[in-house]
Amino acid sequence: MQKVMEILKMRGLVDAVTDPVIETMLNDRTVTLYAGFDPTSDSLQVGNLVTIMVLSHFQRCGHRVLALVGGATGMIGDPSGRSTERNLLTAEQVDANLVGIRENLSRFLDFAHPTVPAGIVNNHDWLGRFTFIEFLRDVGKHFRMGSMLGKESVKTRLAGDAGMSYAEFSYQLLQAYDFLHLYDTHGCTLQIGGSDQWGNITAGIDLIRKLRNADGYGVTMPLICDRSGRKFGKSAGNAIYLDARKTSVYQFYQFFFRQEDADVVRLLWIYTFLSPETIAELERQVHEAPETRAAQRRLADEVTRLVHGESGLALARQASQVLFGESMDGLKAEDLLGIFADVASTELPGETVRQSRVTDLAVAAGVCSSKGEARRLVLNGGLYVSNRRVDTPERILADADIVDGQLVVFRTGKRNFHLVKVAG
RNA sequence: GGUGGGGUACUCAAGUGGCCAACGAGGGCAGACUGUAAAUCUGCUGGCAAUGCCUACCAAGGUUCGAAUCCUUGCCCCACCA
Repeated sequence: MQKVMEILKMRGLVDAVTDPVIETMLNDRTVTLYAGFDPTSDSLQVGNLVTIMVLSHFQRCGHRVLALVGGATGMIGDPSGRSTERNLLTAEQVDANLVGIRENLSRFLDFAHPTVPAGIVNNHDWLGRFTFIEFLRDVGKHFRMGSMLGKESVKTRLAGDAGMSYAEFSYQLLQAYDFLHLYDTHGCTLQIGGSDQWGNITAGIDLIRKLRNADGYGVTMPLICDRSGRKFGKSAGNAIYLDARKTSVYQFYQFFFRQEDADVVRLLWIYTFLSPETIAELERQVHEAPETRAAQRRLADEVTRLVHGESGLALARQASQVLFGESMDGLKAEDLLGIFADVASTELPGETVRQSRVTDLAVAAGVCSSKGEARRLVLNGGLYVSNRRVDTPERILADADIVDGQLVVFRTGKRNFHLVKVAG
């Protein structure tokens, strides 16, 4: 049996463990473990990918992994790591999000594994059965105010001026019960999660000890931040999603490609299954020839392949080559469509496109959100048509700007492309 | 329920009758430099038929020539007390 904790520690994926005995336990026998995923969006993000990678390491090392989607807990909202209360999701939103998340997860975990197939469970299946009174009697009775108030997530919220609602305060009971339930039904004895989950995990361990007189364990992973301390893959609302419909494969590839030197090696450890030798070699290249971006390229390749498959990777690479290579003069609309298959595009009727003002067209295509914004963009020199800068807001779209009479290629900034397909 | 403090743009936060589409900071977008890096510097950051107009400072009314700013009512948040 491969030593999973050794691997995780080497890769910088362990933040803390509830009990050092976990390591030998995992080396000796198959353990069933779980990690939870919140249905706060209809797709997982690169932040969640860390958890998925860890689950995957566990499975590769012969352990049985369960992914829990929070159909019930998502209705309440986890206060951990949040300074303010989140807006409640409607039942419909949660349901819709669950569909997307299951879809994501199903592509990373091996559900057909011959000895340790992965599983997905939804805590609404068991938490949803309780009435309030039953829950208080059966679960709430076993929680002491002292330990609940002692949780970091509770303390910081009460100390701040945002406060905390009773619903959020109760969240830890729900997650604790999840662990107990999975212990009972699946023999699950280990929960993993981000470092902000420590309090929730220990709450579950305590509950199992009290009610079953048995031991549960927890392993937390570090929160992945970039060098400037921002949550990785979450630049103010623009999260990088695993679903190609939300973050195109090209954007996804570019996100990893653009990582800075100071972060890239750590990211290779975390987000790829590359061997220590390979990573060491890439690290050497970062020092000796940073301008080749070999490590970034490899990171982008590996993660894109993992998430979007070989065909997705091919597409992203091809698009990147063209966009950052030579000019696009001489390319046919057909070629462009192939290359940009994955880039955001909008279809507009011919009469809207031809002879229109470039700024107006940019708004119509959704490149800019208002005419004022389009104007500003042009004045700053940040809008391009066919990779040529638009120099005045009054510029009218010439027929020559429409490739083969059917395609307009917009670009904003250095690397954001948007296609307008001319219909009819 | 009582007392006190609050609700301003993406966030924090100034402004307390006209000079306010609203200081400042962060974030974001764009430009220069560069290696599709970092750091740094610069511009922009409510909408529009654009030297003007419209919509906006929790909501609805009111006072005023004029309100984010004053008054009334309502809603919401926080703290302490009961």
